[in-house]
Amino acid sequence: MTNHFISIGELARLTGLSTHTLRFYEAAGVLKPIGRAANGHRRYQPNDVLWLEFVLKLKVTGMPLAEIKQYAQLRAQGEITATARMAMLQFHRQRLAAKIAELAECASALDDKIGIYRKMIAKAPPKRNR
Amino acid sequence: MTNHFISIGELARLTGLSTHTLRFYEAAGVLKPIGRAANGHRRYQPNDVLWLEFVLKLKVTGMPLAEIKQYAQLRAQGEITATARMAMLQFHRQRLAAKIAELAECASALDDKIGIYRKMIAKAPPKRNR
DNA sequence: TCTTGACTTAGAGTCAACTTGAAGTATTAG
DNA sequence: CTAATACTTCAAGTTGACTCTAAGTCAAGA
Repeated sequence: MTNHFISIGELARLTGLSTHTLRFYEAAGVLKPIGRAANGHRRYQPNDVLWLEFVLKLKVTGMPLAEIKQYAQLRAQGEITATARMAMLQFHRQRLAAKIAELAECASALDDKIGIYRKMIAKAPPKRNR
Repeated sequence: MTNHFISIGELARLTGLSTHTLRFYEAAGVLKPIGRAANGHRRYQPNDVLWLEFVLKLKVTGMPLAEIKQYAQLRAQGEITATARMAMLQFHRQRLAAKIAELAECASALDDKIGIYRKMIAKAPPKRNR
């Protein structure tokens, strides 16, 4: 029988987060209170893992924890908040699109600069006989 | 005669940075020591402005100040360091490409999620008679 | 029995990159 | 003369997101 519940240590290994951070997220309201085993240890369910993975996606795309927490709270209130949650995601999606566009612009500026260096170095080789 | 030199206040307005930050960058070695007017006030030359603009591009793409400073120091040493500088830019460019790719992946995950909400809301409209 | 992994509360420390404030001086435009 | 703008040094405060330490308890497995 595979167990569908994992410990905090296992989840830490799985996600690369520390157990500290996992408890910190729970205390911060990003993760809802996690179910416990008889001994009081946290038992994360598949659902919790999926949610955390989504949270990490929000994080790497630059959503601040406070906002993630707000989204989490809406989620905890059930389907009624679907519209509000979608609005939050759409807002974030736009912000993200803007950021990606900005990065792409900078990337091409970088490419230009690198091209200039390439030419400069081709003309005046840094180390060569004659 | 248009003046090619601008004051710290003007540059602050131009870039959206504070004068504090501009002096901070200079002290941190990101900007080389800026030329002074007779009264000791900083006079930024067009070149300084261009360099600052490039620095800001490095910044928004996530290069840490310490690394920017290092690049600035190479630059100050002249053409000899062209290869080293190009290497730094190429390294950063790769890092940036990875980041952009990661963001794009997350963006499509977000789109999926938004799509799910859209269907959910279409099925069970949030506010509607009957 | 001892190690491992977990639990709790409470608080301090870290890091980057500013940001603010104080305190005093100097120059220039109106 | 006064207001605006700038200069200096030095130090303390802020923000976000952890990260770590302490101090003590508990329970299951080899």
